[in-house]
Amino acid sequence: MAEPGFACGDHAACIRSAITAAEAGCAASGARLTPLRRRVLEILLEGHAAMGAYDVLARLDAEGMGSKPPVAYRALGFLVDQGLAHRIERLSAYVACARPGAAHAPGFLICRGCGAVAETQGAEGLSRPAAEAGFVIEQTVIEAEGLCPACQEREA
Amino acid sequence: MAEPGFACGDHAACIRSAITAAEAGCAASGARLTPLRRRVLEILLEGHAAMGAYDVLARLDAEGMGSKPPVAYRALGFLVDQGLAHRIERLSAYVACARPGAAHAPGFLICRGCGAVAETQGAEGLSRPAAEAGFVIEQTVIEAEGLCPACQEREA
DNA sequence: AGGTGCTATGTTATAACATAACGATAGGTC
DNA sequence: GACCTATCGTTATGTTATAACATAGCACCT
Repeated sequence: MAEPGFACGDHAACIRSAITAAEAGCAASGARLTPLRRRVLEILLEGHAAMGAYDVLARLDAEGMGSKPPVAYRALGFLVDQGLAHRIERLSAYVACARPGAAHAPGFLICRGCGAVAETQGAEGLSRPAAEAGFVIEQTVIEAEGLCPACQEREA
Repeated sequence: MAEPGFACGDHAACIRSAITAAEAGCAASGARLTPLRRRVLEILLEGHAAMGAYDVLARLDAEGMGSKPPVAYRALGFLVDQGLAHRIERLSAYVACARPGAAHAPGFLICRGCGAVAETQGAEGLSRPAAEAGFVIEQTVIEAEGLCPACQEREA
């Protein structure tokens, strides 16, 4: 998962570094990256795309690690809570975080052509209207749907 | 539905003006604001909150205007297409537009205390990262969850 | 060893959200 | 009237998500 674009130089390396960062982060915070949770993170990283909870579950089931929805939802919830993955509301799907460890309110660029999702630095555009309304922001959902460069060519 | 805050001065007046604006907009674009569609818009306006499709459907059913999911989803889809309502992804719900007629890429402030949803001017924060990635934005989802002023007091 | 408390996982069942597909009906145009 | 198209009604099903309860494993204490 590269940033802020749609390309990833070395996928295997990007997975290894993400897992390493996740282990470090969980060790630091006392959270437990169990085999199941770790495997779900790997599945997201291997998929290199936004995956639905039931897609993840199908992978787990094929590997004998769980077959019922709560198994996938709980592991995904853990990863999201730890900032190791993000939920893409627009797609009802999940992606591995591109910057594990860094505090961030990320935004996402979702290509409707190929389904790729790129993580960007979070937009601050809501800060001003929220302040004017006296609203205290706790979480943000910042997503844009459109076409990535490759799919723009493909359409033209 | 006031803006950008959470208060609405005169609710009945705000409904009337929204319906009037919707009629004008549809007349201008050639879209047909049928009794069903109009009633769904009124339901959203009366609710003065984000409502799930099945909440809307329950209202329609009580009035004998339809009882099957597609009836509600089609009407809501029409309103969203016309810019008369917005879908709140975070809630899988719908709200009447606070600024019908104006072209906009709105953002939303969602109170987790009372469920109120305020529409704000759309954030532009995604423009720069999208441009850097060569990404063409077609639609945006800009939502923040947190606490409105009233619910902040209630928590304190 | 046995008891207690905690976290994580397994399982059942169901809730909640959404759409494909097809037929029926209503309004407009020629 | 004949035709066309948009809307609406209905059936059935697909998809996403969680409540509720049961079990397993580990840490800790006595």
